[in-house]
Amino acid sequence: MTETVTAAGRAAATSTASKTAGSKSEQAYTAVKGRIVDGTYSPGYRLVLAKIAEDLGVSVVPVREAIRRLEAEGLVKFERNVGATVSGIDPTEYLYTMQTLSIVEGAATALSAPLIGEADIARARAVNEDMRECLQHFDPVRFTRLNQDFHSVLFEHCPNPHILDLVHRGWNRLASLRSSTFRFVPGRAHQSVDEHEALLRLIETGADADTIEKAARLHRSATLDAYLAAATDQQTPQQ
Amino acid sequence: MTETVTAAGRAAATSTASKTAGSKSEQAYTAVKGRIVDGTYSPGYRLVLAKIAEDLGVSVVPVREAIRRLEAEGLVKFERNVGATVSGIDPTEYLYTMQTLSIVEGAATALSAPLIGEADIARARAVNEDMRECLQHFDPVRFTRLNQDFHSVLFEHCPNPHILDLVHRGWNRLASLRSSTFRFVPGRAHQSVDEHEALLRLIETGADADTIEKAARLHRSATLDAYLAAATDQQTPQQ
DNA sequence: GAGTACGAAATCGTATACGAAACACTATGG
DNA sequence: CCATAGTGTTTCGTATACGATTTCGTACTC
Repeated sequence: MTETVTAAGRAAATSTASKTAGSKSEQAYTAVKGRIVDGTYSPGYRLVLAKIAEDLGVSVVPVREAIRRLEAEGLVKFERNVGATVSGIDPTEYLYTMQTLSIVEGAATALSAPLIGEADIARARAVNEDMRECLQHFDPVRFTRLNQDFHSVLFEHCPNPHILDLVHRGWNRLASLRSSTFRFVPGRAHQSVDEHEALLRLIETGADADTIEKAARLHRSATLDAYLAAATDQQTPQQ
Repeated sequence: MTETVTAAGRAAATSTASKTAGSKSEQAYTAVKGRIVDGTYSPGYRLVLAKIAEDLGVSVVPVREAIRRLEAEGLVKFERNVGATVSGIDPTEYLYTMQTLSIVEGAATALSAPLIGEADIARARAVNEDMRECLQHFDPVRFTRLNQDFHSVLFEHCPNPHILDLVHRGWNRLASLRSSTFRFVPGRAHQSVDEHEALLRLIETGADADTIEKAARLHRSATLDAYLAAATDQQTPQQ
């Protein structure tokens, strides 16, 4: 049972958690964000203020606020007098997101490394073994979730909250895209699990920050490359 | 006259420019952001919604929206039922900001490098020479502005808009902090100009991305170190 | 039949208003 | 003289209302 990570990992979805909890504005923010991330509102979805307001039992003002925040995070696109939509999914966008994430996540992992203890390593390794098992039963959904848990362990100790925040935003954005664009590439998945193990070894042995950063970044780049290759094979459907 | 860069560089303050121009919400956003960046509202400044609304001749609703967006960008801190303040200035915060900026700017510069032409190099070099001159007349204000212009040339061609956006946000955040915490360290300034030249050489000679990224990152780290050293000498005044 | 013009419906944008929470100040008791 | 409770003021939070803008459908013309 390595599921323990799950809750903790995803709970800290955005470290910029304002002390606004409880307000309707905050409630709207959380709700809409959640629906975007979990795919209920998929890219291109039209976010009609009045409709969301009614859904949540609040008025439009707090909903507008929430959407403005989500816009600043890149999850939503806003157009004057037209409305808000969940932001786009084209391959280019995916590439940009992955590239950005590879950079900030690599840095976060490198900064975290010295603070990662044996317990964390054990936890991460257990998650990774679960992932390996997922490959047997072909369970991409669980695999993806575990993958996030694994990486959470790696960067959750990052002492720089700004970087951590960027990583979380990247993951959220990725999650919002994934629902419609992600393709599970079995070959890549196997490789990914191996790379995880290699990363853990590097951290265990106290490799220097540069090495860890580069490894973490390459790990993600490889995923991107696999995606691009797969996307070329089977043409990306336009929404 | 190398001032040409100035306007263009700073104009693209945030590439996430929503197509909302003209709305009062947008107006409020721009106005408040501008005042934070230029130091009119310095860190800790209490942003009273009604007051700002009156100032700008609008009602509070669009102002709230604007402030929410600024919060998501990290320029403002919001607390439920208490209000918004321009976000903090403590040395730790400065460190985090610089560190984050060093990472994203380093990446942006490396990604831009292959797209930087001779004309750009010439422009940047001219700016850098102006900076050198500023050291003669001791003009830190102009020096700082030129410094931004110089770096703008380096990363403005970055093909990844997300990374570019993060860089701009970092600079904005830094600008908002600088007004109250920045200390001009002459020794460091000289070194900085030399590092700029070295960076240009690297780009000119087509050095590989890793080398450029590392150099750009170190350039900023050195500035941070100089700041920290200076801050230790002369105790940082608390606001 | 295609294109344009007009009008109605939907949706956005912002002002105003009022209730709720936090803060500052004063008065009272120890 | 200090601590604390109570009151008043400030400021925030959200609902409601209405004007502005866009969009879509229909009818009319070429």
